[in-house]
Amino acid sequence: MNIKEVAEKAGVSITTVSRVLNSPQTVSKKTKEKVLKVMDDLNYTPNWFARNLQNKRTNVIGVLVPDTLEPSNMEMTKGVEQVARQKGCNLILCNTEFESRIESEHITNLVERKIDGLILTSSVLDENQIKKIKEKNVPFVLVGKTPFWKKENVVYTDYDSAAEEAVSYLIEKGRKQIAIILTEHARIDNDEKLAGYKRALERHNLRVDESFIVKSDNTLEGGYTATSKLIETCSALDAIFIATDTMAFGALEKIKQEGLTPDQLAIIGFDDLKVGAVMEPKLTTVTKPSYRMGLTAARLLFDLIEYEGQGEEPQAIMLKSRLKIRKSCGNKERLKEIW
Amino acid sequence: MNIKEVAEKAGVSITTVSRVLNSPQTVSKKTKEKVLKVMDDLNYTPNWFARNLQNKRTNVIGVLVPDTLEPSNMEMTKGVEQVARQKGCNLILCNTEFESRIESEHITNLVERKIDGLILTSSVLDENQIKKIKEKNVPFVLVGKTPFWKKENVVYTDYDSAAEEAVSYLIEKGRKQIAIILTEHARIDNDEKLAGYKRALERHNLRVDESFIVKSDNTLEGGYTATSKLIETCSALDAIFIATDTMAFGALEKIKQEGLTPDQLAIIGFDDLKVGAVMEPKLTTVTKPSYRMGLTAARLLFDLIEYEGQGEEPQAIMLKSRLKIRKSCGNKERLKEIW
DNA sequence: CTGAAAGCGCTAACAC
DNA sequence: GTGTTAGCGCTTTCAG
Repeated sequence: MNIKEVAEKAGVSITTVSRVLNSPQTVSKKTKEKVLKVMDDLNYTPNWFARNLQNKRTNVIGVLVPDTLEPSNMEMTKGVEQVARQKGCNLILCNTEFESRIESEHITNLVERKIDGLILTSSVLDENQIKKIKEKNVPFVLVGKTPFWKKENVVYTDYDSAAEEAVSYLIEKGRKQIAIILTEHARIDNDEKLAGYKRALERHNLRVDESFIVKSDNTLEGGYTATSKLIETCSALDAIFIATDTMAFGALEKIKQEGLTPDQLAIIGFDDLKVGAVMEPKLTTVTKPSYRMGLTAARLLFDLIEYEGQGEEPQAIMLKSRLKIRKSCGNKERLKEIW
Repeated sequence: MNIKEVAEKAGVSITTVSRVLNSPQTVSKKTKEKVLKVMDDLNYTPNWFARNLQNKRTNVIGVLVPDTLEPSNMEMTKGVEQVARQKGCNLILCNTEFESRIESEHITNLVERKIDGLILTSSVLDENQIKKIKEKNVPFVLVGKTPFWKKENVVYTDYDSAAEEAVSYLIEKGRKQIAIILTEHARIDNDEKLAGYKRALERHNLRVDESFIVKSDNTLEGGYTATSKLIETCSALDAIFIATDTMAFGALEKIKQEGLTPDQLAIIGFDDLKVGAVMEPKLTTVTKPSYRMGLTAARLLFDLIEYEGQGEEPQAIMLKSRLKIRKSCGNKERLKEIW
């Protein structure tokens, strides 16, 4: 059933039907009602493809994340969705698995579908691939830095200074032998967390010991085994800064099994997953503004979409992360916050 | 830039260009190469709308879930994605927030976009709304029962017998005063979990006490406060069966604060979130096959899409949930499984 | 306020 | 192997 059928049954031209759909004010009340009734009777839905053939916005935006099972990704996505809903847009969500080939395939695909814009989270594209998107004139916003973030619109958080703050806190509480567990992905956040860690040590005149820097799988098991390894190799170890809460939870498990207390081995995680508040001991962690990053990125994207071709300078928006102190780092004070 | 331009630059007809795109075998190697080169030079992307105007499949399927932040929803979605990727399909993901109005809006929207099929998770549509989708001839599969599940294609799990198993286990271990905490949504899984709970009690000749049945927000805090309330009102309480792990984690927190042990108050959750394995005590829970439900639902959906109009009988596929015993229910045996 | 007709970019008969 | 041409369902001038 198409516009023609509706027009015939209603005894008007297809133009009129089209107008009822697109600019109802220009149609007389009577004809409008007649047409609407026929549409309803026939359960008519305009064909989206025919409509969009004349080069309009599709009201779909693509959101790429490494892994939809990571809560912080989905919080970010919810922020995007929040804005998108207001704008009447749908999201196509794709997992990139941190692989630039998969990411690239998804983008090609989405560009073909003429999405209005693109949110690229933890992108691993190279400069060439970025250039290709640009040639297609598809507005995009990066969430999280990439090697080329300075030239693009990007929303990110200060992993380095947050890490520095966390590690400095440990040092100031008297910890001397502080290890760091990173994830295995070669991504900027790893580099930045490591840089912050090193900076904190150096600022306090502590030596950076390469054997204190380990990488592991971003899972409970990964955190568990990395912690086991560290405990085995470094007898004097008294704190670990861990790049993700998930791994930190695994670390807490190991520590519990070893009978160690936060006084002996302090743990700080990163991400502020809700469940950290019910761990034993409650996990000290770094709160990352995932949801707000999503909101912000989406707003920026819609600005780009709506004022297309204005050729503004790319913006880099930084939202701060901050340390959330609970018991796992050896803190003794009674904290009001339960969750 | 369109097919015509490519054709001109390559010195062939648009048909030939089209064929290079759609049935490359039928074009001579030489022309094909020539055309491909021009496409590449011009950075040409075929117009998806023009292509789909001819009523073909769009290779997009819609996935509706109540909340993308719930891990089990995303596991399910990953199962769907797994199958979809093999089929070259993208997912449009929408949050319904358990609201039938929102769900309905999304569906209308997706149907307009001519998605190939629909996965409806924990749907709250009424019979009328279901009928409307059917009129549009969009194949769909339900994940989780709805009031009308018997007439539709559905993939679900046996909440009732799983709940019965869990509660029976508690009874057989000597618990007498067993409460249940449900979520606040009026959904079939709540009803089924409650039914299983009651059945277990009745089978063991225990009385069902209405004050032992409470509903709460599906959050850590929700579990925490519901547990507080139960502890206050029922002095003899010795076990709680909780409808979601998230609430169960909140319950564990409360119990820890009260200084209660699993011997005194046993807890069993539902969902088998990974972090349950690092709680103190480790959470006994019910494993729900979310990922497999997604896989199965997607396969069923693609069967419907590919053999459209065969008018087969709707299928109802049940995937079993099962109890996973850890320490929080007072179990004393040493279990091999760490995670 | 309404209608006729020319496309939008592509596919698929049908010819050659 | 390749080209011609008639649509797909809709929007949008341009006339009336």
